[in-house]
Amino acid sequence: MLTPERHQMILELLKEKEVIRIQEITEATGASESTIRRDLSELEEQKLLQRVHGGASSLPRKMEESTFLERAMRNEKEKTAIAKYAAGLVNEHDSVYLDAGTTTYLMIPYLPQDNLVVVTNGVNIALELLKRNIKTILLGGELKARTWAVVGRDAVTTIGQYRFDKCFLGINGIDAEHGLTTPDPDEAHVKQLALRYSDEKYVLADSSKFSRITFAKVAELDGLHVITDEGLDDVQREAYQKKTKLKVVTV
Amino acid sequence: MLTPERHQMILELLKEKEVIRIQEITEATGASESTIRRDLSELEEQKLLQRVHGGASSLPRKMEESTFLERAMRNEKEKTAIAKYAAGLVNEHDSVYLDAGTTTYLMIPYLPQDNLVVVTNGVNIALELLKRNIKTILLGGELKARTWAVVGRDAVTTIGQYRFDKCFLGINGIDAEHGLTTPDPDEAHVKQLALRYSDEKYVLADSSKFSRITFAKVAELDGLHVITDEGLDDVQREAYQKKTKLKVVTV
DNA sequence: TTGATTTTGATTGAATTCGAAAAATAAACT
DNA sequence: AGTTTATTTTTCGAATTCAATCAAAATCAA
Repeated sequence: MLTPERHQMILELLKEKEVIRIQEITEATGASESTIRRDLSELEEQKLLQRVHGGASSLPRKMEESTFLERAMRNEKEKTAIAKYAAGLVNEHDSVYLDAGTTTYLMIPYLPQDNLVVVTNGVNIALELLKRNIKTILLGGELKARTWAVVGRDAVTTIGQYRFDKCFLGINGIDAEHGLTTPDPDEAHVKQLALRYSDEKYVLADSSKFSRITFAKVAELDGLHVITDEGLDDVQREAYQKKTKLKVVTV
Repeated sequence: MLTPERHQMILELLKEKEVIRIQEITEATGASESTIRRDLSELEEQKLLQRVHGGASSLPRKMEESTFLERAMRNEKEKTAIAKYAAGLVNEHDSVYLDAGTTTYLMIPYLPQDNLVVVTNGVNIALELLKRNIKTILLGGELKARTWAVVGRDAVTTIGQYRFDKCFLGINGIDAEHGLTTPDPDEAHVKQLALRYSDEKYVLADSSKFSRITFAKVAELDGLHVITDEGLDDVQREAYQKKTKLKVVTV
């Protein structure tokens, strides 16, 4: 294993764990303790991490991505598993709607690259798609500071111009009785239209979202594919399976 | 196998692997270790890769801002001066259109914060406005990779929903006879509409843009305010002053 | 063809990286 | 405080990798 590979791996580990001890790195890389210590010194020199007694910790990140990636961190393992599965459902020549949100954001690395058109209302999602050279159409409208989502009259008008093979929605609350709910009525409206104009409708919801109800109703559960992780108990699982096509992915 | 073939092959391998060891290259090319070392030295010289102990690694390309800030760097002093002056023209309670582009991007820090609505087709501009908590409306449409600008049918539809007190356009070419021109016809179309729907029309063009003509025509010069720097000679200055309201800012 | 130039592959001593052990330092405990 | 344990730094030899050199092969110019 070459030095830059090790460095990369160490930084990857730090992204997930915030702090890491030397032993974990030696096990992951197969290199000796001495080598890892040297690596850590170099990386600290380059200001890419902070050494601490027993290992290293990641530097306090600056404003930039924090709003986004921080939220993505909650249940990241589960969300990544869900996102990976969802992205696997996308084929070449599909036209796809990707809702603004963290779980849908995580789908991007796993999407097929060619002959794909993606429509989205998430600005960060659009930029990430662009990096992968995927044809991207962004909805118009007012930009929400908290979510970097485009909503409002223009978004509604623009989305009406398209029809989708598949849409993928993140959601704040999913409940057997009250269906899908989200805190912002404007965002709810856009989600509704995405569902209406889409052939196959997928909802990505890690298990923490279940039996939660928020302000604005998006849709009933009928006819939806819901992708979630293993955190649901059997009773819940059965209840939702009656209403939707539930897919449980393993982390 | 000829030298350029080998070089090409090495770069191809690096695209896929991020890092590569010498042995892998010798196996793939059939050339000797010495030859590969010479190749790597040359390629490093040309800044096409980074040598590391045991092999080579691809250069850390900084996707993020590079496209933008790099271009912003050209004539940065002049552009900033122009942007600062232009931003001073914006009052509270205005509704403003900010065209995608580097000079308009530089206006953002100097805009008034309150009771302002900004419409833009530049994704990076929208994000920057958001950081300043300025109410932002983003046009919809297809996203251009090079400029991070939204263009196309949806952009045209969306912009038609608004009327502006002032619009600020960046431009690639400005010429006394051929007017404003820009390389991309789609972007030209959006600029045309911004001008049509705007009361006061401002064009931001540092002096390098003068007497330059590119592919797609945007508009004639009549009725435009042009803001530029001191780099214009007296003859040019007089010529343009006949056609437009020319404002020269000092750096 | 001949001689000059360039490219290539092998060899060698120097430099580097790595792992392990020893010495030094810091934390934890009695 | 004094002892023990854990962690870090330093040191050193072995293994690998590197740069330089040189001769053979291929290419080029007349």
